[in-house]
Amino acid sequence: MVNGRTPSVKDVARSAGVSLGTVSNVMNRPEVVSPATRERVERAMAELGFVRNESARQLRAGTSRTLAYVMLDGTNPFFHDVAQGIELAAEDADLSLFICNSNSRAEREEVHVDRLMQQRVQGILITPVNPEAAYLTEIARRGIPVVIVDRVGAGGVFCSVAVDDVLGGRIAVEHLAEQGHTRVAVVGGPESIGQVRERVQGAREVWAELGLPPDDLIHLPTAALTVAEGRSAGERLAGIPARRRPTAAFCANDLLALGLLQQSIGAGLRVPEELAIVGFDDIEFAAAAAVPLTSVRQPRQELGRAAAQLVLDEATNPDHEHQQLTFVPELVARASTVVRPRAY
Amino acid sequence: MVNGRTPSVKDVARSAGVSLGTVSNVMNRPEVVSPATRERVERAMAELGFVRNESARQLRAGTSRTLAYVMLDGTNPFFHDVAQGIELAAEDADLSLFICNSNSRAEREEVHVDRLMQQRVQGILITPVNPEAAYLTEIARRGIPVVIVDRVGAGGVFCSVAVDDVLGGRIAVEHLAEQGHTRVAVVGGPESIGQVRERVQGAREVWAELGLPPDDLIHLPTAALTVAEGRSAGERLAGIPARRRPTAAFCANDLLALGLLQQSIGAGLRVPEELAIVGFDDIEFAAAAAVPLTSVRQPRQELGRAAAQLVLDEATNPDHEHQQLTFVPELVARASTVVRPRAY
DNA sequence: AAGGGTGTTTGAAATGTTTCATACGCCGTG
DNA sequence: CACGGCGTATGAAACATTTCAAACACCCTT
Repeated sequence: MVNGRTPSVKDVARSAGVSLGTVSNVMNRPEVVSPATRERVERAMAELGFVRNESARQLRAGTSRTLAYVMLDGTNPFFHDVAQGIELAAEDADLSLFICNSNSRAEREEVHVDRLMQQRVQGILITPVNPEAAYLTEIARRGIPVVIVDRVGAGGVFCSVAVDDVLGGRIAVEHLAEQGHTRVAVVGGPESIGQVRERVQGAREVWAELGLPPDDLIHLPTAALTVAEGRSAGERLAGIPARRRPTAAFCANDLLALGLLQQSIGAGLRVPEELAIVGFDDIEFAAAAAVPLTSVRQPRQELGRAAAQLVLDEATNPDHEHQQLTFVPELVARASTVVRPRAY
Repeated sequence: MVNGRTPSVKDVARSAGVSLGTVSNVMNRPEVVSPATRERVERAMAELGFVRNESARQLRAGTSRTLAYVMLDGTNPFFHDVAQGIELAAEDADLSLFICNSNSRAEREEVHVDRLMQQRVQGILITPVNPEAAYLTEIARRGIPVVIVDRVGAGGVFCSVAVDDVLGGRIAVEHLAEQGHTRVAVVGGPESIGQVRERVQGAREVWAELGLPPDDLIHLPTAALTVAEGRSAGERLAGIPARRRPTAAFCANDLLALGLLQQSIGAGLRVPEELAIVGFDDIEFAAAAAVPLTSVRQPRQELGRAAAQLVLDEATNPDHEHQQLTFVPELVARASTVVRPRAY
């Protein structure tokens, strides 16, 4: 420590009796400096407690060492799993990951993105409130690598990584139909969330294809994708007269499904005998529920990892081409829909 | 955009026909510049798509606009709730929050902290693998504000914010004893985790004070604080001969408790009649379980918020004094221990 | 008309790195 | 002994901001 101020390369240089440039070389190209001086410089660094100033490095070098992920909803473990996948890829590339959370608020999201731009992050991964937002395409057009996660980006100005949500909705409802259900609730909302729209759409499509009457696929809208809303949907479900009441429910995500499950069991319903439940995402807590939850699995970590690789490619590869990666969701059948499930 | 390069203040100045300093003033002290020129400069900025370079700002101003939180275990929602609390406080102070995750690995933690030092973050909030780690006190001694979250820091070189874990263990087991249980399992491990040690210690203390035989408080060690380990503990519990088997379990955190709950219900046990369960942390999923979980609540967001305030005080207030804040945990009784719970 | 404010703008220095052309020292070769 | 060549070390420029003393312009007093 030099009189309170944190020491700079200059201090190190003086203390080691070499020039600025040499200190820099020790850090960035150790092979060009002789072992003896390197030794000396390293000792000086340790003695002074030198810590390289990343701002100065970045300013001069023009390149930052961070990636950023702006997630949509911090209360949903799904996004943390995605983040974990990104983190792993970032670690491999020796980059730091900056994680932000918009909490589904568009203005908060924009504040975060704005700051990330100021930091000159290498690339931005984002699960946006609205993937069509003009400011996003604007940023991408300026050459900042942007990858949309869990939605497909508009207009081909950025890469995106997502799961086929329509297909997800299809296999969920197909599974329920296979189990013999002919009155099914679809729980999810608000419609403003693209994922919800598509999952519901998939459900409707396959329902029609199976030749089942549209009125027997009952949409229970929710105000958000939360456990509490799942419970509330459960109450509404219980209010439906028995002969019209669905025998199964497809929830737009696992949080809803867990809420519905809790409410139903609390009300004395047997799951799956009296009410079968399918969730979406396959978060860890889905498998951990008292009645393990059947769910449409998204490859959460893989999603993140792939997104990170795309953003890195865009940042480093001069002839990068934008691509929209689509993963195929997979039904994981557990006790909430089948009495003796195949998978656990 | 100026020939590919992202525009700088210099470009804005030229385009608006003013000097560098004026552009800077528009950004940092708009009140000193006349409305007319401000207008002109702002228009130029918008036209060129100017984005302030945070590295340069920070380098010159010497002060960064970010806080960082290094969390211990990204798979545990508890830490995300803490992070959320920090984020709120950071937002109020107009700072960004950098979130890292050590995943309980000491070397990963150190890599993260090292980078944060290089970034010259205003302060570091951390739930460390080992709060006694020498490198942490080293950093604190250099004057970087460090706050230990969810543990009490060693040696008074930093602030810390935590819940009284011993007390938490006490009220959990006291509650079970009140319900008439005289054989209780304590589920948790590894011992290397300080929180676990103290919670178990609290359980033992109160057990002894109640005059119950030590052998009837049965410690089931686990390798980690996860749902899977909770399940495995459940299997071991089931293996205990009926006349020796505990009628209640206190788990060192909610993930364990959820795993135990799942395993027990799956094995046909009635909860709480045949096995009562208490968790710790009171994460959202505890209340959302099929049998809502009794848990020792930590004020998660409050913990984060308080920690952020301490770090900010240390960063800005010249006569800051280190303090160890201790919050009092609170038992939230739900259906997993009482047939008709008071709280939901 | 000179002087003194006041309000606005300017220009240069400073921040801590990296980079790169240049200089240096030394050895072996011709 | 001079010279090219090689391995190291150097010093200055550059990066994009902020800051601050100084300059400037203008108006109001006296």
